[in-house]
Amino acid sequence: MKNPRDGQSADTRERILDVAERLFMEHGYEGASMRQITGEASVNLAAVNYHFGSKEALLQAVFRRRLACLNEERLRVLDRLEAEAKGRPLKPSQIVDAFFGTMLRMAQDEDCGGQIFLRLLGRTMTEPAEFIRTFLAQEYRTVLERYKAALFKALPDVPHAEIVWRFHFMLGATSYAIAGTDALRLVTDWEIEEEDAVDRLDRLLPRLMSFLLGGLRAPLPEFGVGKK
Amino acid sequence: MKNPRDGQSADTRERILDVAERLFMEHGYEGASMRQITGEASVNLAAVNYHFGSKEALLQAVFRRRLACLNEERLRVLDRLEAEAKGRPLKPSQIVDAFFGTMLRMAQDEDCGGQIFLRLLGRTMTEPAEFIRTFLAQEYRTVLERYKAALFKALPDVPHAEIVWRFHFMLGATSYAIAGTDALRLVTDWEIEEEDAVDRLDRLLPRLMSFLLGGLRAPLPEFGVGKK
DNA sequence: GTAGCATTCAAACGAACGTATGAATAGCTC
DNA sequence: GAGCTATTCATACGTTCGTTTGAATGCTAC
Repeated sequence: MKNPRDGQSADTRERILDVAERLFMEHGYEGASMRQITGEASVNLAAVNYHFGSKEALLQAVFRRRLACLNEERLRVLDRLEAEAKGRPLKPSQIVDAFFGTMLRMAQDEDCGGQIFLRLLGRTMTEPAEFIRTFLAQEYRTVLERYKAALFKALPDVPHAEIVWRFHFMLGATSYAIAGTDALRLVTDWEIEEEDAVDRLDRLLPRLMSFLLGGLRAPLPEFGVGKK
Repeated sequence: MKNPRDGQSADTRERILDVAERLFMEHGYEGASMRQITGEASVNLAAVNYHFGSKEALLQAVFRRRLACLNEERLRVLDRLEAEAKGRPLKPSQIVDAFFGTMLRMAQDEDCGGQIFLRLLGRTMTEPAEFIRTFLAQEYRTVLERYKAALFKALPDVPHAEIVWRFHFMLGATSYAIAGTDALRLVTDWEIEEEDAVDRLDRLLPRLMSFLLGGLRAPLPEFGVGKK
């Protein structure tokens, strides 16, 4: 086995990635220590540096493992939709579902990450560490360009700046929704407890889609003309 | 001067709070070190523990200083609106503006925090540290109860669970919008550069309000009946 | 069986962390 | 100006951090 990514080490690598994914989600990048990660993964402390090189590289590996899968699927779905449309603009609902729906449906597929990664993703987009944001921006670049273009085409009467802002709002609403079933406790305390966890995720998608589409298609804002 | 909060120490306290506010925003709670904070504030390392007791207490002091101001204003505005309505339900747009608009307008008032605190607030709601979320939930409890109740009354046909979810979505969209003029770079790269920073904040409120209201008033989701 | 390689392991490194201590300094009252 | 208190300061403490090292281990191939 010449390739270090094969063989018996695969167990170790995967176990580290799984635990790191969960602990980064629970405690953040700085809050999750190497000793905690290697401890819960039952591997030696030095294993991370051996297999990945550094803590930064570990985080990137955690993300790449899932994001590759997710963003390729997003591009495939958009390709297919645009092929079917034969040059005509897509419906906004199709685009929003292709982007956000694909992500939430991915959470049901344990091979592709599951809920843990989804919550990690939601949390991480606001992580303060510089290298994380740069890394994510880079990983997302292609997908975002394509989806932005699709939205521009689907909403020809809406200024591009407005679409970008609303895309941003949609990202925020979604990140929050998935990052914090915890943070939701801040706003609910009990209100939703009756639904079990499975139902909650099943129903999150339609709920979110309604909200996002309502926001995306809302009347354009009127900037106060008297100002400045 | 018997009270440690008066006298010449006020300078030190305030300087620490100002710097801590900014550094917590830039690097997060764990990422901002005491030495960095005291260094940039030009005070002794021990000053924080003398004036506040601990790093946790410092963070709470940073938030309390601004949140008190913000949430009291939110309650005042809601009180006034409800008094004027004389028992009739408020309009959703009034409630959303009273909650989110008050916050964004506060950012223009430098006495009450300014943009730095606003961005800190946006970032912090997803901070992983347990004590932070507990603290914030506690600080927000009263205000959220009041606003939820107002929304329930304003939208009598919408199930409470849906309103709570949409409140959550609105919080997420707003946090993102203000947390990251940085994170926006992830989605824009250049698209919005033509607007200077002042205009951007002026125009954020109408943009956000349109989006939030569109989402809040969107048609209710239909949960797939075939599912489970 | 031994050479070569990938992997694991225990142990240690230096740096940075939050916190604590006790002496020095400044401002006020009497 | 003596005495008191509030504040500042330099310094050190004990931990924990991410990373490194060099020896041990297991596997494969010849």
